[in-house]
Amino acid sequence: MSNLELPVLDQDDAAACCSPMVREPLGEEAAVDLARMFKALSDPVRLRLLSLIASHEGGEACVCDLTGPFDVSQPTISHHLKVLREAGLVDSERRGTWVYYWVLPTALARLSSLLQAPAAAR
Amino acid sequence: MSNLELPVLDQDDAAACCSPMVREPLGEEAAVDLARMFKALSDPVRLRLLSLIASHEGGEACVCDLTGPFDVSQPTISHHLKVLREAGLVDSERRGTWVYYWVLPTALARLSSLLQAPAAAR
DNA sequence: CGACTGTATCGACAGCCGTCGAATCAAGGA
DNA sequence: TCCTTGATTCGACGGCTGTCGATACAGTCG
Repeated sequence: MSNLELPVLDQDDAAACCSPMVREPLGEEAAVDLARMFKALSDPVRLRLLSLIASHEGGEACVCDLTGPFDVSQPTISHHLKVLREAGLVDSERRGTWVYYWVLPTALARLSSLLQAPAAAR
Repeated sequence: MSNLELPVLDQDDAAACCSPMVREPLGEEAAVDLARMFKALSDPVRLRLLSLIASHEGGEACVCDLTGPFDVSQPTISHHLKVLREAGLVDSERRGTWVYYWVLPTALARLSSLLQAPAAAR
């Protein structure tokens, strides 16, 4: 079958959390909350950072692995990582000299299920 | 033919278009393009507008249906609709006196599949 | 035509955001 | 202890963004 045994989060579980926004109008506070997360994704550098972290071996990456691929300064990278962390999309931990970042899959799944387009609707 | 060709789209097709960003690092231009769409979603008013349009009966809504639920002025709503349209998330058409907006499901599906998270195995 | 309603554009303004270099903090090694 | 490397914080600056009121445009109806 076409399904790789790659561990992809069960889409139904994710949908159980937040049904697609195309189904019913978003509440006011929910919109504020979600907009905060989308804003964290609204910068090319942050999108690539998130992608780099998630696809890094072990699912986590040291900051030192993240500064290389970009044309911006290291403080700027640090700033973007902070934005992603405060949006609840990643978390980090210091281990000795280095600081490691990893993606919080639940947050991504929440946004993903929210954006699910109307299937064979109506 | 039934011009009511509802853009029904298969979730698998959408996934075939853009594999999750947690699988492999995002390219630079792809990140710029995607960030533009996420930026359009990074405002609470626009999120609610999108949700209102998509969940409206018939899958489309007149601007006159959209100004009521918000505390902002009509020009501001018009501005947000323009942002959504230029991001490729909605399209619009004038019919007589009124202008109707509808969601482009392919765009939402693209973002949704991009954000599909890996299982929270760790 | 002229008045009226619905929608978009314009110009302005305040606040936010991405970026930088400099300074600071944290940990490890001589 | 001092020096070095990794990472964050600070302060500043230019540009972008959300909002408004005023104005302009598009149709419809008398």
